Amino acid sequence: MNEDTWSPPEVLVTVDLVILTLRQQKLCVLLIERGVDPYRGAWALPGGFLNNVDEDLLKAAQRELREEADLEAEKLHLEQLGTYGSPGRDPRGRVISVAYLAIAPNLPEPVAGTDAARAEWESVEDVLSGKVELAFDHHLIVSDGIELARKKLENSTLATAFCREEFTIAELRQVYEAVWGTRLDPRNFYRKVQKVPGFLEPVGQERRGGKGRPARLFRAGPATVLHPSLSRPEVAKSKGVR
Amino acid sequence: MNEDTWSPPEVLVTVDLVILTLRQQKLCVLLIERGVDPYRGAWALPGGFLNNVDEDLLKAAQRELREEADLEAEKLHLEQLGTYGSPGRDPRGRVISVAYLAIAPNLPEPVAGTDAARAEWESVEDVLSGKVELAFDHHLIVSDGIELARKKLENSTLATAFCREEFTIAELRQVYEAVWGTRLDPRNFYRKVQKVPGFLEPVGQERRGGKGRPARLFRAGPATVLHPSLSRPEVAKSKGVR
DNA sequence: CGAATAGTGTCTATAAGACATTATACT
DNA sequence: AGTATAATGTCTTATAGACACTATTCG
Repeated sequence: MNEDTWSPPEVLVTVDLVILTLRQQKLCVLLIERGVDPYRGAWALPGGFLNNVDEDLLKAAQRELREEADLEAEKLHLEQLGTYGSPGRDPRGRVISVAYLAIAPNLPEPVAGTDAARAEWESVEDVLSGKVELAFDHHLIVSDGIELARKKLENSTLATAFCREEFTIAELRQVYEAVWGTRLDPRNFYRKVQKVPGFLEPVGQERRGGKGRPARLFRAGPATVLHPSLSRPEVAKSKGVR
Repeated sequence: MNEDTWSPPEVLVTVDLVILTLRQQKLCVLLIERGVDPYRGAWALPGGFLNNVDEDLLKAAQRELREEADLEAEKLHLEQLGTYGSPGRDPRGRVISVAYLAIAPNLPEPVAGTDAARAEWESVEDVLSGKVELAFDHHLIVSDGIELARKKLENSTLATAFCREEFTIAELRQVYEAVWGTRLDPRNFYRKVQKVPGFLEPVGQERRGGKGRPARLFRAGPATVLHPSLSRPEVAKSKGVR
């Protein structure tokens, strides 16, 4: 490789977000309808180019989160998911996408972003099954993001990021059930999460107004890794995420 | 954002490799001595810029593996580790590095690469402790790579990638001990790995010439995930990797 | 009261870890 | 024989999962 005559190729960099939340106990991902070419009118992940040459990747992800989903990045779990750089993935040229995974508590309504034509929470089931088609290689990115979320639920406290500040153990269990697509025994789950040090902190109050006995409220504890970890039940027995 | 007046910044992309192997039962990482500025003369990870605008990221990683380490990419475990893009990480300008983790069986000698001044297997211990300093943010990349390798040893068959095609269970155990920096009970380990479906396939032969009873030979089975997974002993009791 | 949900207790199967014991090579 | 390493067996304890049972609310 001759350094005098050769110079490295310049590429464009986008940051794309897989933003997951729970709505009516179903796992959903935020999609926007593209307002510009390419793929105008198609559904895609929120995201966009780096703003300028000095913008940090994570900062760019936080900015997109704010601009396209109206979410405050500081409160959210946000972590890098992977980088997608096949030569043909974007018709505009060589565009490499750094994907981030974000987890949000149940949000009221489809947030209208500033850039996108429309924004909508789409059921993950419909995206994975291909019922909803996505632009670029975003289907792959969503799949990878969900797989990462499932893994992280096993051995990190990520699940609490789906909950509001105070939550009941039943709500936490519904997070696991929705993301994993399984049913969990409420009683065993109850004891299991309680005995993980630093996972949950009792808040000393109860949530009334439901149908049965009031449930104790908890908030997220200081731990970030789960020890012991929660084991996901055997998959593919009866139901997957569908 | 006005599409007429604004255009996204162009950046340079490098692919860097964290190549791990075992030498004398110690976990080692391949480093090269940089022959050009910046950081001329410093130790760094093998890697380099994309060759041209149409080169796939994984292909670029495989090419670097061949050029700088003289390793055949096809036989090796190679997976994306993360992308590092802080604005100040490279004095040449905005350079984003996509890092890959590669695992190689015990290799005879420091492989002299074609591009680098020198190439050397360096003990991971010395790199993590800071005894050996690395260019750019490569210390961070190595740390992340080792952490990923440790995690993957728990629930994937990655450990066999450190071994030659045929290996004994004692050799496999030494992989775990070196990467995790722990001691494992040989007898319990023996039974545990045997009962994981698809992990090991008996080859029907034995390796003689050692000191004690000949050990049966195995090769890697078809499984990629470990079920049940191997649990890493409590860390920080007596020894870490140091 | 009855229905519904929260929380506790208990039993069983399985897995993890400590460690004794047997097997088979080499010198 | 003596030593070293491989492979197997056994026991104890911890954990996972099934599920009976009690507790507390609402209508």
